[in-house]
This record gives sequence, C-alpha cells and structure tokens, in this order.
Amino acid sequence: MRVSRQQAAQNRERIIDAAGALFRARGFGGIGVADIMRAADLTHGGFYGHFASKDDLVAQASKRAMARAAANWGKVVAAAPEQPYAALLEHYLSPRHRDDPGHGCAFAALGGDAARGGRVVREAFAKGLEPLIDILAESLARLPAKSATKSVPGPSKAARRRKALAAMAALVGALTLARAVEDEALSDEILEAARRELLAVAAR
Amino acid sequence: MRVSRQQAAQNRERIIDAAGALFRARGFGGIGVADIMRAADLTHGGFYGHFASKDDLVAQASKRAMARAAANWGKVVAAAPEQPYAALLEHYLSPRHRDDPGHGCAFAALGGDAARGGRVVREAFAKGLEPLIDILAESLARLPAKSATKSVPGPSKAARRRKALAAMAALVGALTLARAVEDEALSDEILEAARRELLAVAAR
DNA sequence: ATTATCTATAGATCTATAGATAATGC
DNA sequence: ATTATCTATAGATCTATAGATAATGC
Repeated sequence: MRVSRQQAAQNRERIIDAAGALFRARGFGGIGVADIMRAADLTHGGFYGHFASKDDLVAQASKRAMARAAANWGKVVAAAPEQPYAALLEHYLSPRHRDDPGHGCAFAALGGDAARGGRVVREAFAKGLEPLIDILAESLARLPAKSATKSVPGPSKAARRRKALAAMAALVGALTLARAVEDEALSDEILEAARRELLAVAAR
Repeated sequence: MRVSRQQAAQNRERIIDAAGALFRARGFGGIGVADIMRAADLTHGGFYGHFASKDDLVAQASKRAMARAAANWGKVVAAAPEQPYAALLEHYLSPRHRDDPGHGCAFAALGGDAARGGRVVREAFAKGLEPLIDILAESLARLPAKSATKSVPGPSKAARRRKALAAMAALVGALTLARAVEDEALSDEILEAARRELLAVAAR
C-alpha cells in the first residue's frame, strides 16, 4: 500500500486541492478530514502523516486558493489590456462565479469563517489579500481617461491603494450577499448593481 | 420546574436572543443547541418544545438580528438628519462594530454561512436585506448637493436603489475583510478606505 | 530499515427524542 | 389535566492517535 516519495508528495497536493474546493463549498467546519481524504482517494488515517492538524490544512488550502486567485486575476487583466478593471469586475461578479463557490474567491466563500478562525488562518488571509489589492490598484491606474481634453494627473499611489481596498470590499460583499439570498432576481440585481456602480466610480 | 405561559414565552425570546449573539460570534455550526440553552439559563432538552429544529432557530435568530439592524439604522439616520449617509458609514465601519460581531450585522457575520444554509435561512436573509437597502437608498437621496449653483435632478429611484445595493455590498465586504485579516493596521486601513471612498462617491 | 498508507478505535461533541417531574390554569 | 422544563440517552459524526502493513530506497 505504500507509495513512492514522489507519489506521496503528489498525494499531499491532491489533499490540499480537494480541501480547497470542499472548504469553499461547505465551510471550514462543514467538511471533515475523512471526507477530504476520501475526495483525494486516500483513507482517513493517512491524513496526519501529511498535516499537523485540520487547522494546518485549513491554512494551507486557504493560501493556495488565494494564490490561485491572484494568478487568475493576472490572466484576466492580461487578456484585456485596454480595460483591465472592467474585465476584473465582469469576471468576479458573474453568475458563474456566484454559482460555483468551491472554485471561486476564498474571501467571499470563507471570509466569515476566517474571522472566527485561529491566528495562522487569519495571517494567511492577510497575506493572501495583498496581491489581489495590487492587481486591482494596477488595473485602476490603467483606466481610460474620461475626457482627453482635461489632462488631470491620475490618482496618487496611496489613492489607488485606497480605491483598490474599497473595490475589493465591494466585490467580496456583493458576492457574499448574492449567494446568501434565496431570491434569484435580487441576487442578479446585487451583482449587476455592484458591477455598474464600481465601473461608474472608476470612470469618474 | 414548570413555569407560567408568560414566562415560557419570555424564555423563548431569551433563547432567540442568546442564539442571535452566539451564532454571529461563532457561526451557525460553531455553537450547539446545548450551549445556546445554557446561555439562556435553560437545559438542553427543553429546546425542542420551543423550536422544531436547530435550523428553525437559525432562521428565527437571523430574522431578529436583521430586524434589529434595521431599527438601529433607523435611529442612526434619525440622529443625523443633515448627513444620514455619512452617519451610517461611520456607524457600520467602526472598529467597535468590527470587534463585536456577536452584536453586529448578520450579513457580515453570517453571510457566508447563510450561503451554505437551507432555503428557509436564505429566504430570511433575502427578506432581511430589503429594509436596510431602503434606509440606505433614502439616506442617499438626502445627500447635500455638491454645488448649490448646479441644480441637477437627483438620481432616479432605480438609481438610488442600485447605489444602495452597491453600498451595502461594500459595507458587508469591508467588515468581512477587516475581520478576516490578522494584521490590525491592514484591518483599520480597510475600514478607513471603504468609509472614505463610499463618502467620496456619494458626494459625486 | 524506513515510511506512506491503512484499519481500528478512543474520546469528545452534537442533534434529537423519550420519559419523568412539577407547577400552572381550566 | 395540561404543559414547560428537566434528566438521561440513542445514534451519528468528528478529530486525532495507535499499531499493522507493505512497498520504496539506501
């Protein structure tokens, strides 16, 4: 039953990936170690050879989900060099993202859980937020000027970071609300309102 | 050990209030029926005389927390008739609110949990959102005009609702993020950024 | 020989129920 | 007599660990 060192390392990766999806879909407390191991095609008992505790896995899986998000955002921005900010909004606030929390943003799916979590988990969330803020700030700097006649200087670096933090909050909140309400028309309305207002603000 | 009909009704209220605080502080799954009953100074077994199930209590407690929020927002707005929107932002995005989730906004504390919850819970969240949106929309309509010279018409009713939904998303997201990150400076920065940007947008 | 995984289980906790108890309210 | 609450417990589930097993890698 024993596997090679390389295979064991791959198994560990599979556990983290399975956990990332299951935690986002069901919450940190909503899924057990046994179920995660089963999803990774391993048995329950093998878990503690890979991780010190469930909380350890929670932090690892959260970190990876956030790093994946940053990579994803990078691709979205690169694919729309003319209007990276609008592309990010479209990407994040889509019904598709709303309807698949297991493969979506960890802040929207697990922000509330993280708030009640331990120090290690909350540290991971603090670290994982920064790259996303950077991408948002960068995309805000590349907004098309509203009128070519006025050549006002763009917002300062501090202002861009501030706007990026506020935008991130709006994204996370909109997705959270859109998922929390049973009413689908209301859910769509929330996504649409956030998309439109964020874009209007950025166009200034 | 039996109590009067009136006392029993009061006991029921105490259970709902205790649950409201404990759920917001620890999540729907993070606290058990026995603990809630203990917090209400009752024994575990008595619970099922008052509620059909834990999920029933989850919905009741969520409803009450949201109704309380609406009443609270109403007071905040009434106390600052000159700038109700700014007062709401100040109130919601305060470190005090961030540091006491047990007595704060149910959407920020339990939005993620609700998204994974049953139909009854999600219906309660959809219903509970509307009064808050109404108060936000109303307070947005009473914004001081930026310049008295231009007498532009205010935003339409539909536009106010859209702006209210986007603002609500930003509030919930900012509080969620501020609570999820371990870094206190970053947490303060998030609250401050959301406060400032939301106000700037509203002043247009 | 080492070690990645498996089987089995201890110990804790959680929802829900059954039956007993005792005070209220017709 | 009714019923609000209590005690006690069934049955399920969850984290973590102990010890066995079997294939890898020195």
